[in-house]
Amino acid sequence: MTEFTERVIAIIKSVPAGKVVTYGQVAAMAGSPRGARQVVRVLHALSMKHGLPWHRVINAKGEIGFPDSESREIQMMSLESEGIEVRNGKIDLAVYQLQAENLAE
DNA sequence: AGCTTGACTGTGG
DNA sequence: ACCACAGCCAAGC
Repeated sequence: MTEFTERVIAIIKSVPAGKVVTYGQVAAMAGSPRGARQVVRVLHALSMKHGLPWHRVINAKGEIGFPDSESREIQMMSLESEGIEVRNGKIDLAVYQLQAENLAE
């Protein structure tokens, strides 16, 4: 378990309902501005084990970046239930993206 | 130790 | 807005 991974877990857990973060954003806060892919790995590998709110983590385009139709529907539904407006699978980052200053460092 | 892969990102056409 | 290309980093073989 790398320090990066632990940081990612802590950050994801600190994301409040009604807000989302991008992979790159989490990576940057975890100490690796270019480590978005590692965030991805941590997410799908440890989300269940740690009970992380993976549905609040999306890509820089404001979309659910994955092809699995079933899971993405679940994610979209979870987001909407938290008050996040999802239109055509896309989220308004300008409104719903969590600001770094509000997260643990 | 080397190569491949991926729920990514930014830049450019 | 969409597609192609190139960087990046850790895990899996």
